[in-house]
Formats: sequence, structure tokens, C-alpha cells
Amino acid sequence: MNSERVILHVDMDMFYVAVELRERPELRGKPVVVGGAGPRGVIAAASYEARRFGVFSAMGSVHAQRLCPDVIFLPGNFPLYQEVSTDVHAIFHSVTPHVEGLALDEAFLDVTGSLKIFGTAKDIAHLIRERITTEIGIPCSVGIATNKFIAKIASKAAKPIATAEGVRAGKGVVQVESGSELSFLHPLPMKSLWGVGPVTQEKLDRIGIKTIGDLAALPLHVLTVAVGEAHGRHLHDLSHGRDERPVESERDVKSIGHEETFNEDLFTYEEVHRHLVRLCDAVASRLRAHQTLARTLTLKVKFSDFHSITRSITADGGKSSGPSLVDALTPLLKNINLAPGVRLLGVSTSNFTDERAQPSLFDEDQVRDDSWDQASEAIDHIREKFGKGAIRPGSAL
DNA sequence: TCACCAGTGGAGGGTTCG
DNA sequence: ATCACGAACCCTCCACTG
Repeated sequence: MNSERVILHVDMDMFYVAVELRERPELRGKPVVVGGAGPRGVIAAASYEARRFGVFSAMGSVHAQRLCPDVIFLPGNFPLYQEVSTDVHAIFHSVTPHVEGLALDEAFLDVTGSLKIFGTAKDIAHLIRERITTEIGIPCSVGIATNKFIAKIASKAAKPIATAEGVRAGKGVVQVESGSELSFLHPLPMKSLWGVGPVTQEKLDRIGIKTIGDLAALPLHVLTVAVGEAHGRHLHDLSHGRDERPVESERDVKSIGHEETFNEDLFTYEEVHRHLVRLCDAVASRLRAHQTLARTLTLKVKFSDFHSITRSITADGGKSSGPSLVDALTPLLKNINLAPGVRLLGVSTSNFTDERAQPSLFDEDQVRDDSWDQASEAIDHIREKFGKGAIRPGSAL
């Protein structure tokens, strides 16, 4: 039996910035970032020239500016990135139907069945790179391996590297051959494992784990005690190069939400509630676009000291109108002490269902929700025609 | 009636990733 | 080293069911 797979991980280099550079070539070779320039903004993507100064994505914009005073901020054009991403995915699909998008700028491809048509894995990788470069006009890196997580680490190894001295071109394509997985993995630092963040790293540091090899040598039960049952088992498997997860082209969405950090902290219930109405409206609109109803609604509040809490409620029937979300979440909001100052407010929905609560003549909320949903559909249509700003809930004005 | 058990699902908190 | 936003997934505690 030979069940060996050939998996590609394709990752655009500095995706958002690359798209901007395509539109504005005069910015090539300069320290460019896409992100919010405001006092609470963060970097979404950084050119390799910016990375030379130590500027990376997820870093606060103020910090980035300090590291690299000449950095050029671009606000970002997400609909355009979405479009480019669609074009890139069309190229993926010309090679295999088994494409799993991870984000706008990266995807796994299972090309096991494509080999007899397109040649070797390396041939396919180079073909994809060539086409994305010439047809889309942005660079990318490709990792090839026998499973997803090694392919992902391989694509990282294929990327350009920015140091203070300069930017070194990447290999473009890196293949980890079948049989050489462990010799590739084991020397790498344990933190390069998919699923090891700062917290896990600290825990593993404490028991003397430095490399993936160290991790592999650790008995499973020691690991599960240190980081928990599921996580421990997962990391143990990965450190031995085992990852059976399939490339899934159609994954169900499990939650839909929005959250927003305010320019200035909010202190009054009225202010916060106004934003609640706006967020609920936006989330509900997306629920309807997905043609689904949410049973569980979660309210998130982050206070000025960065400490955050969540409060949730699960209803019998699903909801998809802004007002019905507001009605359900308002009591939760009323129970929260906002006096410390609200930095962020979030509304998230999950536990999706096709079923509304059993319609009942005696259930006023239900009747109300149904009529709201009809009104909401009309609103969606108007927005489609005239743009998102065309209609807003009166209480959000 | 009590103690225990297994399973399920909700609530709240957290970690990780891009 | 003072960080947005959106999503997936995990852990622990707890209530309920049988």
C-alpha cells in the first residue's frame, strides 16, 4: 500500500505590500508597510526593506515608525487583495481541485493526483510560481512535502531573508523529500512548530526543550502534563513528522463576528450601546449573506488596561437580524461595569443552525424577529445596489 | 435516597495563527 | 514589547440527564 501524499504550501511574499507595489512600482525597494497609521494601528504587512529595520506584521505602527522613520504607510485596499487572491486561486485550481485556502495569501494544494499530468512536484511548484509571477505580478514561495505542516515549514525556508545588511533572495521552492522529514525537522527550533506560540514556548523552555528533536525525544505523557492532552498529543505527532490532516477544499465556517478598537476609550453605556447596534448590524448582514442563523451570541469587551472579558448567551432558535442580536446582547452589556473604560467591543456569533425557534403565535420575540429578518433582507438588497453606507440603523448615527 | 458515572452542552477564559 | 481583527480550537468548570 502506498498512501504517500504530495502536498504543496504556496505562500505569497509580503502579500498586501506586493499588490500595492504592483500598482505603484515607484515604491519598489523602499520600506513600505500596509496598516493603520493611527496611534492604535498595527502593521498588516511589511516589505523586506522595512523588515531590515525590524519592522514586522502585527507590530504597533508607532513602534514601526520609531524603528524606521522613513517608513511609508499605505492604508490598504482589501477588496483589491481579495480580487488578486481570487486570481491566484484560479491558478491553483488549474493544477488540482484539492486546494485549501488558509488566508488570502496562502494555500495548501494536494497534488498527488496531478503528478501524472504535470510532472514532478518540483515541476508543479515551478509552474505555479512562474504563472503567479508573470500573470499576477507578485512573488511567492512554495514548500513541498509529504504532509501539510512540513510543507508549510518548507515554504518558510524558501522565502527571502531580510537582515540589517540587506535582503537576500530566497530559494523560491524547497522540497523535503520523503524519508528526510526528520533530518529536516529535528534541528529546527521548537518554536517553529505550528502551534507553539509564546506561552507553549515558555512552558517547554522550562523543561529544557530547545529543538523539535528535543521534543520528539520527550515521552508523550511528560508532554501532555506540560501543555495539556490534545495539544501535547498534537505536538508529539508533529515532532515525529506525522500529520495526517487532509487538504480540505470546503471547510464550514464556524463563527462570524466583528470587533473594533476605538480611537478613544468609551465610558458611558449609551456610547457603547451605539457601537453594539452598529456591530450587530454588520454581523447580522454577514450571517444573512451566509444564509445561516446563529444560536450562540458572544459579547467581548476589552478594557483600557487590555484586560478583556466575554459574555455569551445561547438561544433555542437561530437569529440573523441586527435588532434580534442587539436585543439578546443588551442584557449582557448592562451587566458589565464599563467604568474602567472600554477600548474594544466585539460581537461574535456561532453555533449555526438552519432552524429558527419554533414559530409560535404566543412568542412575541419570534414574530418580531421574523419581521425584522424580512426588513433586513430588503436592506441587504438596497446595500447591494447603493453601497454599504446607504442604510444605517438610526441608533448608530 | 445516595453516590457515582458518562455524556452533552453552555459559559468563560485562553492560545495560536495570519 | 505595550498589539488590530477574525477565526479555529482547547481547557475547565458546571448543570442537567439518565
